Amino acid sequence: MEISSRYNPSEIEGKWYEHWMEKKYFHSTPDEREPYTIVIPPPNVTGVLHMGHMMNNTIQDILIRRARMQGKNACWVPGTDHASIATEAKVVNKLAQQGIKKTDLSRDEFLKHAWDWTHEHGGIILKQLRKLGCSCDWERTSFTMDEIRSKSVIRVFCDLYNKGLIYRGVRMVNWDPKALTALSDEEVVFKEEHSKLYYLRYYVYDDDLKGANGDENEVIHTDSQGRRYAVVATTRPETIMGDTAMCINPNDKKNQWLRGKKVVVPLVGRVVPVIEDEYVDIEFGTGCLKVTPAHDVNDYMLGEKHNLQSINIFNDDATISEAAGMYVGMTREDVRKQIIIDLQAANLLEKVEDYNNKVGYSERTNVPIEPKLSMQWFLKMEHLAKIALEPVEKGEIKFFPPKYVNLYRHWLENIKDWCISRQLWWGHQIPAYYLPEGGFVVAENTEEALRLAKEKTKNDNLTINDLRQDSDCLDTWFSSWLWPMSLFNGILEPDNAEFKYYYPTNDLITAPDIIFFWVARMIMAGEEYKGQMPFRNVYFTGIVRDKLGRKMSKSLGNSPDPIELIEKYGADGVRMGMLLTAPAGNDLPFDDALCEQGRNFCNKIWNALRLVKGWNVDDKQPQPNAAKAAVKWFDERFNQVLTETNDNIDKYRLSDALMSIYKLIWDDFCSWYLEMVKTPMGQSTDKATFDATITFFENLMKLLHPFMPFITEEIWHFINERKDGDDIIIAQQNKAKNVDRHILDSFAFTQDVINSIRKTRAEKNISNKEAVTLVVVDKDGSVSREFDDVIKKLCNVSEISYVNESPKNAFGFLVRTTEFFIPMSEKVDKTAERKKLEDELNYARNFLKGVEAKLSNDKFVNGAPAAIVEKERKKKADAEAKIVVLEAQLKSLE
RNA sequence: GGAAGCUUAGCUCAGUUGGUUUAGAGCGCUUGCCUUACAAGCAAGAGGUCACUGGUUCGACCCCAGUAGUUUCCACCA
Repeated sequence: MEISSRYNPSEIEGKWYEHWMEKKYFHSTPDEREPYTIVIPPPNVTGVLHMGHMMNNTIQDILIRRARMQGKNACWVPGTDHASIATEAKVVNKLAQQGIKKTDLSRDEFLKHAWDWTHEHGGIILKQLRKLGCSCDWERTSFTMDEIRSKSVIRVFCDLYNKGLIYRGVRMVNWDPKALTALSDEEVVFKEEHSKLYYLRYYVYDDDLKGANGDENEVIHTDSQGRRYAVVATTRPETIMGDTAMCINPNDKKNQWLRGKKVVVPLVGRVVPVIEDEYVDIEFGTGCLKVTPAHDVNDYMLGEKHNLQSINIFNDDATISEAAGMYVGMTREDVRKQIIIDLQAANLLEKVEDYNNKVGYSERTNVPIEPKLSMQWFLKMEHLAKIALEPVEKGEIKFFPPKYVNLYRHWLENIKDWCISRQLWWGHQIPAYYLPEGGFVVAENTEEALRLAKEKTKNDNLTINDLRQDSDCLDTWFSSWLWPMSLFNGILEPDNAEFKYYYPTNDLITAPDIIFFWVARMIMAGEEYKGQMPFRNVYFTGIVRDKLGRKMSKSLGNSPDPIELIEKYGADGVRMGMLLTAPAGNDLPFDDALCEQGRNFCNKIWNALRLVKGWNVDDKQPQPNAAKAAVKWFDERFNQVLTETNDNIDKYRLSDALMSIYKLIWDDFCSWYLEMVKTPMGQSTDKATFDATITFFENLMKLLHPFMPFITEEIWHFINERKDGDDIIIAQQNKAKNVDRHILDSFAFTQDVINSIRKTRAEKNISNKEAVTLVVVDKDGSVSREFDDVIKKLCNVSEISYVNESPKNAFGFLVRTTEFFIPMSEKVDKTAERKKLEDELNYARNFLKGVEAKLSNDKFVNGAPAAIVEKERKKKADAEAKIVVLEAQLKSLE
């Protein structure tokens, strides 16, 4: 059968994935083997695969497949996250397109739409992962809102409440006016903005003109009519309707005259007191601060301290409320524009300056956050932070790269209570039930709630209809933090066999931007509920960027579609491209060209297969010396790289591991080994060489399989007869043996010789078709002849002779201290030869000078370790020997 | 405003307790090859003041201090 010279992944990948599924190779159940467990970072249920996922899941699959091939019971649990804000926003959008407003729907009606949406779009992302080759145990696919996970969340909420760690209270929170919900601090991203600083006039009320006592430090503004006013600098003039004080620093000399006065809020006309607090920065603006307790975190604190009134001028959607008394119904953006015009008209705007400041935006909806006072549920973090810090500090959990330990510690040591309630419907509804006469109970279900309610109210006539469940739901991360436990039902049934077997999991692969959202909180939950860390190692991937270093984003349109990439380059090619881009834990500059390299590699392997499959095997034919030597060498070389690769993967240096294998296959196997053993067209191959080659090929494919699963499985089956169930995915990796350095070194010498011959051919324009002879100067017979046949074969050398004297009229080269010559029929250009030798000689002499300087230094000889000194002596001897040879050669050219 | 990391070839990065490194890889580049597995290929080659300055040491890409550039994280300065 003719095999195409191009590897065609699309014909092959689907076939093998189905085969693996049929054989249930991905499925795991507890047994006597050592478990190896990974839980997937659950992607948004309605999301689609992006490059970050590709990166992340490729790494997980490599680790899982490798563990499987090491005889471990590998279990990779997939699933999705309900992503409350993101999904609810999508559903609201979709309904809006159909002309349906969320507010017109009941909670149940809305949830039905949300579930429909989830069923329609949910799981697309998991299907895409199959295209990438991910060997997840799909039978275990879970969802953060399925029954077990939901019940786990509710149980944990009740438990933490009963422990006194969850409380309810009115606090200043981050309000998302688009999603209409509170957010945690972590969900707010600050962006630098070019904005303006507006200087507003606050006239002194009922001015008695006292205080202008002539202190030259004081700065007193007066208008054309002699009325005195203070100037306040603000970036948010639209909030003046909420002003309930003006604040100065008591130590501020320039504003002393304002002490004890009252001022009039511009346009609004409200008379507010001037309060004093050292919080105010004397140097900023004019040293006068407008205080809006309802709309600024710091002002809120001032308000608490000085007992100020708090006026909420915004509706939940950040339009102006009735309470503001003016501009009612306008958006905050429009009000800002309008109020500037009005202030100017009223001559209340002193000046405007350009100003850069940072504004908090909602991570999800990307609208500016409005600080808002509201009733929310909070989780106390002090205790949880403490128990989460320990295992990382002690190294029970290791971070790769370790620099993230600092970041982690800093966050935990400065942690604030976690706002866990969200004013959303899509999520886990908070299991708090309000009583008719006030107060509430917290319970896992309505029956229990009713029981507690009766107990609390001492009213036996209460019914379930008298109780009203809190309408808020929980932050998405309040379910994700249980993920490694809840996946094995470890919250509801902590003693179950699966949980005991699979937990703690081994490796967590995730992006560093969710170290606080997710990683830290999983550790808290694991320690709190199992008394044990959820995973042993955390591998932080970098953020995938484009080749210009920009973050990949929808708006830039610089993110390639992963599925298109797979179609173009094959899943294996893309996986390799991903890994080539992922050197450390830093940013990952992605480039299509890397996938191309992956594809080319597949093609290279494919063509090696074509070569071997094309061989005619003759049982009776003896093994040629060149092939025998090649087999001996490659066996060692494989062993060496196997050891290297294992070491690299153990250190999570996956790119390095893949690169070693890449070079082993391309350079060592294809360019050297196969070239050494392949027979000329029409000749057959001996059995011993053929068998060895097949075994090498199999071993290489096994080593590569975790990285490139599809092509390796295909070749595994192409290269040998396979019984049912003899699949590479479950084949066991070779065990590393001790490396025989001698043969590797000896072959390295041979490679130098071969390279030198090729170089000479290239330089002297000697065609490969033209056979040459090789003369080796070997006075004491110490030069190894082990690979002579290899040299003859690879360089078209017809004969190698060993002599005592350098031949005349020949091109010479030196490998270590051995002289080689290629005799020529025509005249050799002596000047050019001499020049080459002189360059080499200069280099060797300089080198020797350096070594001698070292060795003549007593402090070095006495101070350095004996082994190091010995090495230097050896270098010296080698250099001297080389110089002798070079000088002799130069002489012979005279 | 604080903290951490990074700076090595045209690009992306290795360099693992300071001495086999007058520094390595992949890609790219240059030159020669349609050599019967592969032009998505073969062979050869060029390319670096290891950011800068100083210090420690017999010896520094590696340790220390400072400078510059850069990235990230944290932080309530209106």
